[in-house]
Amino acid sequence: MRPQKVDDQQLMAGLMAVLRAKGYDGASLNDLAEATGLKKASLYHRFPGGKKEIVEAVLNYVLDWIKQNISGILLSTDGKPQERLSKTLNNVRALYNDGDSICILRALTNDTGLPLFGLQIEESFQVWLEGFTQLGLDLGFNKSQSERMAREVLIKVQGSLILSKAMDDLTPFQQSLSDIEQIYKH
Amino acid sequence: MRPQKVDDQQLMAGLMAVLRAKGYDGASLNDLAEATGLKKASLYHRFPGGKKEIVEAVLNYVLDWIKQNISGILLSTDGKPQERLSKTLNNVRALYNDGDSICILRALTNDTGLPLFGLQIEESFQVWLEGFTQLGLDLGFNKSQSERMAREVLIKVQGSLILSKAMDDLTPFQQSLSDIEQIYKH
DNA sequence: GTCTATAGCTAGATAGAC
DNA sequence: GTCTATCTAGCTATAGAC
Repeated sequence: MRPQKVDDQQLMAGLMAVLRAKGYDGASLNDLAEATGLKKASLYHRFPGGKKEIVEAVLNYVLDWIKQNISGILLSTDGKPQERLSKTLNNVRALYNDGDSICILRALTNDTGLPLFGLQIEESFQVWLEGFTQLGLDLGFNKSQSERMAREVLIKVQGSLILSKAMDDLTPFQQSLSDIEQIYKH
Repeated sequence: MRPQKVDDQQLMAGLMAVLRAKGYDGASLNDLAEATGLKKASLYHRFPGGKKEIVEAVLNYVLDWIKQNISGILLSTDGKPQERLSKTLNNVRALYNDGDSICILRALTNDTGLPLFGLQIEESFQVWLEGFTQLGLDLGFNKSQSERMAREVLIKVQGSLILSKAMDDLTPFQQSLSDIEQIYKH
């Protein structure tokens, strides 16, 4: 076989960048091809199911990333809980480019994306919530408090990303991440 | 002239429903025509600038709605501040169908919508913020506290809408609106 | 595995009858 | 003011050469 022109890692990065910036309907296969350096027909070779399969693959990649860089850290027992939180929040900052990038889960959470990818989106949010719920428990909060705080984290992250984008000002996002760190201090 | 088949109010309602559900790229002129009961060519008669002008008109309508039902109430001096807050939050619940509807400002806050409508989106958010900032001042909080609380309101609303949609569970939104009421209690 | 070329379709937008 | 009919461009997807 011919060698792959771009490896899976590069491919996913390019596809995700376009999808989270433009959404499902706004991202054309030409956009996706251009961002990855492949031609349309080559994308169909890698993803025979077309755009739908591309998004499914990217969402699997996102879920894996969350498991590795969010919930995986928070569910581990390395170091102190506060250190796990700091590490996780730094990964969140990197994921969203300090508040400048749109969340791909958000970009797909509309009436065109949800019927196609709702289950995958829900799973990613669920895994994220489970990580932060465990953090609350590790810090001595009870179950219902911990679950509530985990929801609050997601709400702050998603809400501040929208506000930062709309106002063209990264401080809401950055402030919100600081606030999250405070929430978990007794 | 011929009579209008649908009045401006109905027209805006139909257009907004499609746009916030599907976003700018996802909403086709056929979708918009079907939702309003007009044909494509008739939409072009009302909005010669096409889809872009349609969205601009809808965003003007949204801004007016926010001025009337959010900031207008919070900037008034009718009744007690807490009553103004309750009334405003009920309007917010109605706007988003208790958490089931997507925010059109959010739906347009991506790399296809922002270059076209960024200024209008920012203005709507700004007006919303000014209303809640005044509420904080009326309740005795200082300026920087009031501004921070106003941002927190928008973050909670936008973030909980996303979480509610993604998890198919309206409680995050409803809980967040209750939380907002608590924030403003001394 | 990647590419060029193209099929088939739907998009946004326009012309012109009524 | 609304409609049917139509244009062109761009879309998703496929065929087949290398």
